[in-house]
Amino acid sequence: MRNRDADKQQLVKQKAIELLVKDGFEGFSVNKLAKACGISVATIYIYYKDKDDLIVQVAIEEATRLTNEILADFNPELPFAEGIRQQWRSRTKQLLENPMSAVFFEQLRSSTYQDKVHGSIVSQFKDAMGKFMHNAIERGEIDPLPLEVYWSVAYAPMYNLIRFHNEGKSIAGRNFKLTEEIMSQTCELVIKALKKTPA
Amino acid sequence: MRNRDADKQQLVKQKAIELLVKDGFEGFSVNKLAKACGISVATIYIYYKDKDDLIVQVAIEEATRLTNEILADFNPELPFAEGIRQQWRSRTKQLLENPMSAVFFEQLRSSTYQDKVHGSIVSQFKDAMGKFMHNAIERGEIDPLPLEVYWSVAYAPMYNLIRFHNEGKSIAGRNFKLTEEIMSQTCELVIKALKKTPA
DNA sequence: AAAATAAATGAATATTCATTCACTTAAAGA
DNA sequence: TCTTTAAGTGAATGAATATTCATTTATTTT
Repeated sequence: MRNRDADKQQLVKQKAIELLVKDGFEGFSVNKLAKACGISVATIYIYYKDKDDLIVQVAIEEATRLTNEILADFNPELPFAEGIRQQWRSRTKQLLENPMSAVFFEQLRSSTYQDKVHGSIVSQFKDAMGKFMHNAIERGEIDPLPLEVYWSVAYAPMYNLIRFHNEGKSIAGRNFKLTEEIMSQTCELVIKALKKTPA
Repeated sequence: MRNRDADKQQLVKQKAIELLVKDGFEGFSVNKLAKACGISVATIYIYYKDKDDLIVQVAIEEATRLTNEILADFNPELPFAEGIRQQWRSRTKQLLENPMSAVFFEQLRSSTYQDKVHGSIVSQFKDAMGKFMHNAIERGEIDPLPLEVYWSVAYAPMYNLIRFHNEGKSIAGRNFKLTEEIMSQTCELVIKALKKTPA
């Protein structure tokens, strides 16, 4: 017998994300990936059933890695403002430290693979999110609204800023750099948006 | 002489967007497009230099159409809250009436074609946006912040809600439908986020 | 050390791809 | 009406694509 080369498998995964980010889903091919890894195409077909399986598995593994990292220090019992601040900090840090993954998931979300990846890990995260919001409503910190509204108001701005940051050139034409200060100022804006003003 | 069949050209444009949305950029091909239109591939190469040119031109034309529609009733002199409400109303209406375009631009933004499309039309819109925000700062209605922050806080939630709406199944697993009421509630939240509270 | 076996490979395959070309067709202007 | 000319075509081209296969290689087990 002979064991699979774990390093080689890891290399394939990493290079796959690299290539997908560089050339987009439309420019990606298994042959190119093999060449980039310096291995035979046939080897990739030992690891993965086909191209779709490759992309889906790579996406799920990367999503799992990042989501677990976030869930580890997610606390749904925190007071609303504290919770939002904590999530902004950890997620922003993570995405700035993994810019390739950030772009990759951006691409994935608007590709035809989106449906195939939408699995249990993501929903696990969403459950925690839902619980956090529910607690805040129970405590009377925020008004009851659909979860989609909270999500959109509380986090969409963050992902948007990170996209601006990663794209380099953003809306105003000049170079936008996401600093700790901008991040924290914006976070306070979304808290203000959602938090009930005491009567 | 003989004139180009304008209907045929229009059909190509429309079917191109249809196919790109259905199969993604990765599943799109010129041969498929020709078949879907019921014409010869060679005809498409009369209209467009190559595949890239086709996608870029189709994207620019569609972006121009939508942006001009929005700019027509954009008034940068409006008071801040009024202006935001007006923009939310018109853009939401437009994207819900053109769900295919909404998805198309979502895909385009995170594809390798994004750079090639980033042209004068979009920047024209951004200029108007910048002017609007500048006015609001001058009048003391909002605090001075980078344009990217305003953009992210004021509009990213809207695009996010529309994505949830178009995807059908959204964050909470159930079917999310963007109503007039949810839209207007969320709009008020982002106004609250950005508007200065009088001392 | 030999046998057993899965990993890994290089070279194939059939298909799909973008693009071209020699040709036909339709209509505008003479 | 006839000539001119660009529009439109069907069938081809070669390159790239996903996937397979017969074979070799490395490593574990005996």
